[in-house]
Amino acid sequence: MKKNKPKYMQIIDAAVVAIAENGYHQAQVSKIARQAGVADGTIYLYFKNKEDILISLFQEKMGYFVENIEEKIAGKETAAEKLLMLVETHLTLLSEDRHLAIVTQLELRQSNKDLRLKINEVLKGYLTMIDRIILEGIEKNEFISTLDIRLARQMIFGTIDETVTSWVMNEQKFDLPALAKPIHQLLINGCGYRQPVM
Amino acid sequence: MKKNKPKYMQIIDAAVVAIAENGYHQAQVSKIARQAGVADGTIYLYFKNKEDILISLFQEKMGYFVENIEEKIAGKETAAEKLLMLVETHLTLLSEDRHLAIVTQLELRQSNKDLRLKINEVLKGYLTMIDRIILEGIEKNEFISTLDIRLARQMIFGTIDETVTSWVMNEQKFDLPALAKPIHQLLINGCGYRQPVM
Amino acid sequence: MKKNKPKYMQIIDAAVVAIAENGYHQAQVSKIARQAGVADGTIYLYFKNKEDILISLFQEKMGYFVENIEEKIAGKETAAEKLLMLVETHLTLLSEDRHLAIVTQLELRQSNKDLRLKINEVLKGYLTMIDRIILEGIEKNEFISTLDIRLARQMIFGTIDETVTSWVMNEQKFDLPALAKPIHQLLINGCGYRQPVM
Amino acid sequence: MKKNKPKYMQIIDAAVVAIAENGYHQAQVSKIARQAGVADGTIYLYFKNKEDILISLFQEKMGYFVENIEEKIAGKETAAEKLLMLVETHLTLLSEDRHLAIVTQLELRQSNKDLRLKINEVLKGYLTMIDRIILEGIEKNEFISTLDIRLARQMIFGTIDETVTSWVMNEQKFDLPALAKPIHQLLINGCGYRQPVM
DNA sequence: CATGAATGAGCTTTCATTCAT
DNA sequence: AATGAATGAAAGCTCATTCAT
Repeated sequence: MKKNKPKYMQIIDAAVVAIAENGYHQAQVSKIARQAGVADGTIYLYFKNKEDILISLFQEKMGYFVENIEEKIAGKETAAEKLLMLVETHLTLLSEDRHLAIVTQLELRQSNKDLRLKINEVLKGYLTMIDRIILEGIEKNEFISTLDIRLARQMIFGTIDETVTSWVMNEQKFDLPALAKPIHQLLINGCGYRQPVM
Repeated sequence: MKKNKPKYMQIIDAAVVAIAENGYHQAQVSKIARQAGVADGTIYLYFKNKEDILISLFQEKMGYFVENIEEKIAGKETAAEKLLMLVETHLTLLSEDRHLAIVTQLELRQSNKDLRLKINEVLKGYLTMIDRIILEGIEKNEFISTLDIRLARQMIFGTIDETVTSWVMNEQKFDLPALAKPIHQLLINGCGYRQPVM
Repeated sequence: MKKNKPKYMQIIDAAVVAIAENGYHQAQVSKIARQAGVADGTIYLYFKNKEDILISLFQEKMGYFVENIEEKIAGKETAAEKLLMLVETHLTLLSEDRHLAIVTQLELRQSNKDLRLKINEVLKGYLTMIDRIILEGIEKNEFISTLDIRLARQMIFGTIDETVTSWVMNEQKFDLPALAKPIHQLLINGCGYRQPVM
Repeated sequence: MKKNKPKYMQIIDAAVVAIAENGYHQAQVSKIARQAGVADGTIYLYFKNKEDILISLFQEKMGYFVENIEEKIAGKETAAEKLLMLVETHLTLLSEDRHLAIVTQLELRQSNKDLRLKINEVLKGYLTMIDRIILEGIEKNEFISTLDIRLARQMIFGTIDETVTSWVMNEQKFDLPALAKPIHQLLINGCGYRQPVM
């Protein structure tokens, strides 16, 4: 599709708002179009069908997410620092975009199995980034050498995800980024953190 | 509703099978009725509406879950042992009922926000049980005294949940209960586990 | 489908009227339902989809057609007499049901190729009946022995069909059954008719 | 419209190909435009609307048809010879242009009643030509004096048309022009042909 | 208690046509 | 003359729920 045309992002952003405000099943194409300020038919000049809007939405936002985190952890020395940066950025980005948080944590999970499998495909880029940090931590002797990477990754992602979902469900009543440090502490403890040997 | 009549559980069990085999959105009331061996209209003698079947389903299964775990941890001395029991039982019960695992990990999450809020209400009993173990761990000096109970609970539940989901999505190809011990290790590490002072 | 239930024929008859009065593309399912005095959804208890209504319509009407003609020609001695009976009955039945004539001659031909192929399948029963008459005519020495059955059948069906279509298109202004005899004369001449040897 | 501009015929020819290859309902204006190598909007500089393309298509092709036949029968002496020429030319022209045959015999008949009435208007020129031949045959004593011209015309056109349709539907598997002579024989028999008196 | 035939609201997508450039 | 991006109306089908028997 024509991803460089301005209307492409305009429609995706409209979809985020429409879904967040109306719920997944109540965000009809006509509502997304109205929110984007275009005609219903225009949607189909940029997206194959409704599902394509949602996959593209997730791809664009997740891509932005991964890029952003990659940049931020590039300058960090240790795996523990990188993990902190990742947790912080994850929580900050979502706390700054309520609509997006609602969509990713609640609404998009109502999609059918097919769509969820495609979303998981996109998620893999993010999970791979976590895996690299864990591996580095093991190699640099920060984490316990017997650490199961897959399990550690599930703990890290599961904990962050559960926390954000809980924040969204509680109507964003608490300060999400403030949880980055204590969560990070839990996670590196879980990974058997020890001060790197100087 | 008439929960002690045999058809009540008959319909709930039929719903689990119908949803697991057809997917949430393809499990029409008529399919559940056929699976249960009753007429469509009969469903409405036992449940207010379709959503009520799903909430009741979750309540019944989660109640059995909590009861089962409560029993098993009753005899355990330490919080760490109790946590191991909880992880083990959680993984074992779901690995023994494929249909139920598919329904709770994948299909029921496609429900709308309203239904999920109600399901979360039911889930609270389980989360409270986790909270009690964490608190006991802090009091008995097994876990670090500064541990944030809510975060620790989210780590514990998030990690287990993420692992089970991953097992279901991978078509149950690996031995789920075998992961209880390593997951437990991660979690008590995360909680800053130390040997209880004798 | 449940062909013996009264609503089955009720819907088919409503479809004939709705299509004749509104045209093929303007005969929406909702219009057919309204004409039949049932809800839109009820249609789908008796027919798989809209196309299925049209095929069934054609099957029922054509079945009635063939039966009716078969009965009438059963008592006739010669092929020429049988052919006259066929032409007469064909013209009479359609002239007695204006709606049906409009549907078969004009509206149903607007259907897509798929549907038309299925309709042709149904039509075969009728064409076979013509073939049997021609064959009998040849065997009884009424028709010329070199007669090409396929061509003769196309002449017979083509001529009748063209005449009925012309009658429908001229808004049924002339007396259709009155044309049976002269058409019959044309057709048996075309077949090289000669008085059967006594 | 601007019929002498080259793009006029270019679009008509594109429509024949697009309809033959995609079917009437799948031959969208944008497909015709692409086939013609022009922009969608350009179509509307030469035709009022989509229906206008189809009527013009039929007019142009039918005009060529009639001209061609008129020329060929000009030199013939008897009505029987003229009729043979007409049948032969009709079958030959269509057998030489598969796309056009598909369009006129199958696809254009899917159009709505309005369009078909307009097409019939155009067809009248051809039918009049047939009428003239029949009349001549009666006057020259070749055909039976009691012959009903309208019926004879319907027999002639209906038989040819039915044959061509059958050829198209059978994917042009047999030699269509070869049928001219036997069809002609059927038709003049039908008209009560007798050798003209010398 | 149980049935199951009937209901009818609701939504994605297509495509002929327009019009600013 | 030519373009092609944008428009927006229109319809078949599903399925949770009801209610007469």
